[in-house]
Amino acid sequence: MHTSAVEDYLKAVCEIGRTEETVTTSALAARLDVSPASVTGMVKKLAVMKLVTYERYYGVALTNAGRRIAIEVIRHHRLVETYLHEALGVPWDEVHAEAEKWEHVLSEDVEARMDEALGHPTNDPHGAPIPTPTLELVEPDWPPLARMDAGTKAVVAEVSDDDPELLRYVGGLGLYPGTALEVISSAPYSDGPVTVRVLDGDQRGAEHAVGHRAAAHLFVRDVK
Amino acid sequence: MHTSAVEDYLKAVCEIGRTEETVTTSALAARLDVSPASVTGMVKKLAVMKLVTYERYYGVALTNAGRRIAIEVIRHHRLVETYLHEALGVPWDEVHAEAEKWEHVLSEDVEARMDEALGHPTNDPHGAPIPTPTLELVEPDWPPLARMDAGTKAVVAEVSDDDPELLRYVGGLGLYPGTALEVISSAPYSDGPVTVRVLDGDQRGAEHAVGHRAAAHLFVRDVK
DNA sequence: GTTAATTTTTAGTCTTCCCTAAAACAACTG
DNA sequence: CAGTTGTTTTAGGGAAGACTAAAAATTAAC
Ligand SMILES: [Mn+2]
Ligand SMILES: [Mn+2]
Ligand SMILES: [Mn+2]
Ligand SMILES: [Mn+2]
Repeated sequence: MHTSAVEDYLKAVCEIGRTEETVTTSALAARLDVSPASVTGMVKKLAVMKLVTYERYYGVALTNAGRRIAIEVIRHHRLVETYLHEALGVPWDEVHAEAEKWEHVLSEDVEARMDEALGHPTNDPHGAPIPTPTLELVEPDWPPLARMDAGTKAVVAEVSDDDPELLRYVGGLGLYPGTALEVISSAPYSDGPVTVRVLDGDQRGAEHAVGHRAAAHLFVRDVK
Repeated sequence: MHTSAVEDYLKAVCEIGRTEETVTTSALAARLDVSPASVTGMVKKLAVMKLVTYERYYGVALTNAGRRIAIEVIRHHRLVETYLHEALGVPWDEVHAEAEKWEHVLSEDVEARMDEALGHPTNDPHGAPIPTPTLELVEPDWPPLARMDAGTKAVVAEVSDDDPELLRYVGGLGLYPGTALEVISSAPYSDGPVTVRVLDGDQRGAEHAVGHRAAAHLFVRDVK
């Protein structure tokens, strides 16, 4: 088996690779809250273990073996988040921190039982897709709310899950995955707020000014 | 916070202290599957942290601070075992290994939610008492079945939880905590089997010869 | 009451994962 | 294309937790 440090590194490579072309040492250091020198050291070990390919100054990429482990950990993480939320009522801003620990200790047997108990969910409480048991994962790249024009109707697809305060804020506005909304006004190239009307859920009809930072971490899919 | 190594040591001191007068280095080494030299090193660190008192060649004892941590970990362990068994249907011979890992990562919030979801259970699937939220724990020392005389009627109180094979064997005989039985024949000072009639549960009426090792790890309370 | 066997401790290492400070390198900038 | 800036690597260490081998203390055996 692998240490949880190894699992966290591989997961981070996978997650950064979702948006960035190349995964750099400093991007990993920032995400894992670790010094760049530590990343260099660990990445060299991962390369020896054939879990990543790595060329100095050119970044890191997962091998097939490394990707399998990364997706396994992501499956654990998102399944645990979903289980904590659905079965135990843990609020959506707290599940991430707990899952960050559980993902490393969950057995395959209990993973399967959670999946079964939940009826094989496809998305976690923040809208992110849960990898299949055979470790397939497609992560669509929804545009952030911040980039939508006034007049657009859209549905919340996914919210970044690692900032509890942001999640409480967004939740307070009634903007959960699946919630429909209409963009009232938007200031695309500034850092101003995006005003939306909520069309769904407990805040149905309400109009909210969504701060820029939140709008950048809230992803939507268009509705024709 | 403490490392899981620290938590495991404190738990082991507490558990050995349940039956033994003094907790020796070698007893800890055997239970934790670690060399005696490693135990000496760790125990010195625990003494510096004021979690145990320790005198060379005379063994280890928990301080109040150390006992609190130990019982907290035991509460986590037994609550997780119960939750896995009741809520997810994990068989009673598998819950221990999983709980051994989960006990170190469970937050107080999720602990409370599991407790609530289960209706504040008092005993884990093996019959061991679950410490209260305020960390009170009384562990009665039931006599083992191996020491019961022929003719005695008794109820299964607790079964050792760390040997899956033994649990499968005992479970196959229908002997779960709460099951009533009658001792048909017993060979107290030999290592022969104890023959019992099951008075309860799915094996009601059956007669079984319980092997000596199992009878030594199966604890009962008398019934008048 | 010595000697022998057992238990415990000391001494010296190893591995894993992280750190800081300084040197090396790559990429802009004018 | 020389200088500035930012990134990455090297060099040197540290904390945890474990190990082996050998010394010391305790206990058991003649
Ligand atoms: Mn993690
Ligand atoms: Mn999530
Ligand atoms: Mn443990
Ligand atoms: Mn148990």
